[in-house]
Amino acid sequence: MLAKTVPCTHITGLGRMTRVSTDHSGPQYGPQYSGSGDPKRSIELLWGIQERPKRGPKPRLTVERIARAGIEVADAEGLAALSMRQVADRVGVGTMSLYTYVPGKAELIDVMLDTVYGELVAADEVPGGWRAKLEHVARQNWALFHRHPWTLQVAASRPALGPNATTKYDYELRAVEGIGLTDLEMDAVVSLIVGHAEGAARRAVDAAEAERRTGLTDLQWWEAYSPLLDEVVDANQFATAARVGQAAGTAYGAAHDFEYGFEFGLQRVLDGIEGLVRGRGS
Amino acid sequence: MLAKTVPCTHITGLGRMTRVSTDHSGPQYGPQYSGSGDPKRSIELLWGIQERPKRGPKPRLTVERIARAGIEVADAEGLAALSMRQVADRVGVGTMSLYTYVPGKAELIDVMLDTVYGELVAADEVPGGWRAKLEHVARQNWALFHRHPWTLQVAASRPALGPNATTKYDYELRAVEGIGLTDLEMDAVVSLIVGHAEGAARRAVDAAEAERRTGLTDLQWWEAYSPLLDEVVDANQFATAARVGQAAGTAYGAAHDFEYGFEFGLQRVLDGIEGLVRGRGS
DNA sequence: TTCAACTCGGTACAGAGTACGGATTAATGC
DNA sequence: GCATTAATCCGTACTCTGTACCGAGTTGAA
Repeated sequence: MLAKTVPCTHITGLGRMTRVSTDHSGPQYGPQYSGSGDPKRSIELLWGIQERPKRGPKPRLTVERIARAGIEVADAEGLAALSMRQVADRVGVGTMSLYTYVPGKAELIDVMLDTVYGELVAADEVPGGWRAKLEHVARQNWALFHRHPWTLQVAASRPALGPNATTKYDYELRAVEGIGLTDLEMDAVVSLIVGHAEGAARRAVDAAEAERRTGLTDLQWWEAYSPLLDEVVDANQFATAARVGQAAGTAYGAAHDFEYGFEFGLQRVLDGIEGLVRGRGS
Repeated sequence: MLAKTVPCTHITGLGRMTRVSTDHSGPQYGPQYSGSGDPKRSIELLWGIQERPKRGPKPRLTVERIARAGIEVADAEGLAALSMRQVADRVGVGTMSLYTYVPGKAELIDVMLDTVYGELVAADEVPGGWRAKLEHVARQNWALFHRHPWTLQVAASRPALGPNATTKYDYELRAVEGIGLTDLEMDAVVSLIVGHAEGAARRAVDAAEAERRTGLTDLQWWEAYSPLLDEVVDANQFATAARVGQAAGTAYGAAHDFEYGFEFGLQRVLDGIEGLVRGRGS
């Protein structure tokens, strides 16, 4: 019953999937939300239930293939460029044909998300104690966010709990199993670690995206921007910001070194957790 | 020269602001980016340079008024609902008139951002040491993100460094001034604290937004969702996730208690920083 | 053979950002 | 006083979005 790999391998034939509750009827601008549609449909999609229907022509596509096309588009051009038309073009089909397989764009993104979670192979036992395991979790997430930056733009509350998302959560929790924390603390610790990776990756990815968009590196941008700022601002007013900003700029050769920020923060967070664990352990 | 309060009080008359480099010519779907346009124009906008032109009819609006209208819309209905048409309606003017004051939507959002930063009054000296000050910084940001959830959706790399953003950064850095950290570490520490507040707030705000959108609380949603999941998933496969998820659910009466997560993480992060500071101080 | 179920996809619609250009208004130069 | 010039204001139009709707083609079962 449980597909540990990529879901939706053989989900087709859901018929014309009409929405049950269209509470936001217009087109969906702005950020993409997760888990908007009918829960039952979403679960069937993610977990690959729903057998092939008997009648009708054989489907040319699968949900998985559509999701992979979507991931390719989003990886290459960002979530903003992910349109149903673009995905349809890529799989060589009319735009509206996608709606045979997927109720809408939101659900497609849900499937895309769970699919990329499938990349975290959960190299099951990382040697070492909880600290090494949590470090591994953090770096895994950091890397995933870099491989698929668009995941940062998907609001992940009420996540579509597909097989891979569930596997991921379970795996992350097991890093802090049996070290004296309560269940609530375990959840909070994992949340803290993943949250740090997410935040740090968000900064890095935003910067890379800005560079792609403008053709200027952070440093180049700053060199163009800061003299203009100097004409306007009295640096003495912001002595600390000016000093620290300059120090960071010259040290990194850019406005920020995001990897340093990630690693620095990670060690501080782990240190903080260590204090808690020691208190429980003894 | 330096406006410490809300900028743009008297910026008008920038003429028809034609874009210099329209490298993304179409309409701007998806997430909103900060700092996209001409740096010079942006700085003038944010810092309130540019005197009233002599010729021509008296302007009926100010950039500040437009920005405040935009903030009202975004606060009430989210960044997705923030359209130029809506803002224009609210200030009682034709849509295209806004483009007399602001080069485009991206720059409007920049001004909106710096305006809300102006709410952080920087109650200058918080009693206590660096830890109390950093706690204050974290809670200030946490509260700001809750008052203006849309700020979380604005990619903030290459921030439009307006007067209030600069004041905020400077203030936050001064919390860890003179305690033995290098400039780089100061920046990293502030970044870590603000990043944690941002990440925690993001989860809370996403959940609130999901509730508004669907009319279901997290708990109600979970009660509808989880039995469907049970039909499909073998709980033994995900023993840890199932146990912890259930514990968190029953303890909070919801899938997560975000305030707890924020405070828990904040203390861990501060503990981690404390270790670093102690190492330097002695 | 008939028919119901299914896939495929063309057309249409509302709503987004904003380029363009015309109408109106006000201050300056003669 | 009058023409000139620089602003403000804004209606129209264009492209791109997600997707509702419906007709056409395809297949397995009765």
